[in-house]
Amino acid sequence: MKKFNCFLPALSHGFQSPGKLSLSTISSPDCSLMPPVPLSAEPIPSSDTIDLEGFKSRVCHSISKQHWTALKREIGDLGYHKLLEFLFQWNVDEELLLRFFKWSEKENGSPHNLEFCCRLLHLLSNAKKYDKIRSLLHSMVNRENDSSCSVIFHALTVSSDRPKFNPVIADMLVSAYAKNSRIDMAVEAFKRSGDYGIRLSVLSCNSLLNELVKSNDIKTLELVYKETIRRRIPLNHVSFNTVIHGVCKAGKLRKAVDLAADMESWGCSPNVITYNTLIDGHCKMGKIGKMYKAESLLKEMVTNRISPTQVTFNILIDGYCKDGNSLAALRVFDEMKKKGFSPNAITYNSLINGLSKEGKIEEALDLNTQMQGCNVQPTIVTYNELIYGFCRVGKMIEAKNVLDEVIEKGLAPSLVTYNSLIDGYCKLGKMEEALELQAKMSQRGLCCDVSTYNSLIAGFCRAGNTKGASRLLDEMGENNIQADVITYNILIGELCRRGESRKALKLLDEMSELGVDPKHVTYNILMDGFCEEGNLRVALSLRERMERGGRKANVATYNVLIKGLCRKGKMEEANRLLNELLEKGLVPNHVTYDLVRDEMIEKGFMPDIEGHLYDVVQ
DNA sequence: TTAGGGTTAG
Repeated sequence: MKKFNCFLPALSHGFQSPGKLSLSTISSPDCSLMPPVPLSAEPIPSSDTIDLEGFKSRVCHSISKQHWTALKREIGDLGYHKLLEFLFQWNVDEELLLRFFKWSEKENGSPHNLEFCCRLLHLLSNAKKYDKIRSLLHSMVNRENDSSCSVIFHALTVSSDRPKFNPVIADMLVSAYAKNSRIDMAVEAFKRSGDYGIRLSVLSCNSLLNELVKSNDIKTLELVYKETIRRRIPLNHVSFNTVIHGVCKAGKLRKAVDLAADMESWGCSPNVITYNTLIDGHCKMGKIGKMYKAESLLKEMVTNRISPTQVTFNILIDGYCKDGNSLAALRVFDEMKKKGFSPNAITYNSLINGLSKEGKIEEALDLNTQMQGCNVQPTIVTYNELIYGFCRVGKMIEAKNVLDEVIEKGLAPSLVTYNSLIDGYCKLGKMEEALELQAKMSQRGLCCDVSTYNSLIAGFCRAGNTKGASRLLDEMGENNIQADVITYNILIGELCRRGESRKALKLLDEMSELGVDPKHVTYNILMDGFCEEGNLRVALSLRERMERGGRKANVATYNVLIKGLCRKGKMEEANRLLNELLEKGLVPNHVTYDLVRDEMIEKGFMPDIEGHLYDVVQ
């Protein structure tokens, strides 16, 4: 077993046995049973009249009956720490000890030292009181100044009377950290368990894997997964499905599919959750032809005799809606009903959202009526989507009426409810109404988030009200709300529009300093700003900077640069970029076509390209 | 212990 020679501050006191206490002590009549008792402590009697058995009995009785006032009288000046030492030495029942342990921590206002925690954990594990261990570890891992894992593992080792402590404690420690979202510590406990040769259960590994997925730490997820395989921990469906989910979230779809195939060799065939996860991964993270791939996964699961469920259909419906294809979503919706699955609130919400995004508010309202007719109650999400739908088409009165309906029905409007409405007003330049709603949401106890501020700042920028935008930026700072990439995109865009691209570039540097990751659009807006100013050199250098940061130029990047080059009359270079776009397998969009038509052809330049783009131009 | 729904920029 690996031993650690590190400094152990938490163990630097209190490891001495009661017999070695620095406080003046007297010996009890029977040293093996009785603790040493301080001479001066009241109400412990003096040595000649002492009744230690009586003291022990009164103390234990008070704890078991929870007579805390009486117990306090018994303890006197002895102190909780000393009494705890005696309780350990008296070999009292572990539940009694735990009860005093918890009460005295509360009374003291500070936790007991790590040695006591570990000794108690050993007692509880010997008695197989696993729920109690779980609860004790839960409070241990939620402490502000808790010890590092190496200190805890060392303490567990030295406080145990056996060569190896019960591995269940380490297993539950990993789980406790994971379930309390202390991911770094959970990973550390996972590693230490390996160092100590402790075989963890699949349950605690799954907790850890799941928390890593939730926190989007896919790199660590993959490391932990590989390690579980190396340690031959018998992973189950939940483990594989969780890892596949994480890998999908990171956009590594091919890897996710490979993992699903690898499951077989571990005795786990992909199940309905595996397929649903893969389909959802493709819907959310796939690129061109993603819905085709999602459908082919559906076919594959049916071929493998795994029946799709309501969730499978919901995933597909939402996928088509997010892809801007509500028609296909409605086709799946019909298919789902034909196969005997009842749509639920999630089904309807996905469809209502998809229709709203496409500006089809009337159809969205019809579906809302339909869902209520089918006894599916609309949720706050449904109402938020209807509000969003009305806002999309500028129908603010109707949107506001939905909010009133929500309140009338006794439902609680959410942050998203207000954010959607505020954004609706901002987009129409109705800043007073937007600010009024911001005040109303605060009155309801809802705090603005970064989205609220982004909508408002963008609104003020559109209205040319720099002061208003600046005031909100200050308010964000005062409320400790961190600007995100969208905030920066808005500000960079505004500076570029004002012809202040240099200042905008400084914001890009600020983002890097603050750890806010710029996206494609951030660079594209900036490049556009420099192109508009005729500074192609900086625009092209930004493309290089973007690619160095791991983001390859997308169609929008090419469009911005081609436009800039055309404006400068650099038609040969523009044409070269156009060809490069096609060579890279990128699909030109309507902006590209417009550019070709308006900028290139009008300037008497016939693009020298092959394929469909040329055909379209013709 | 694993899978599905809502707002902000362009």
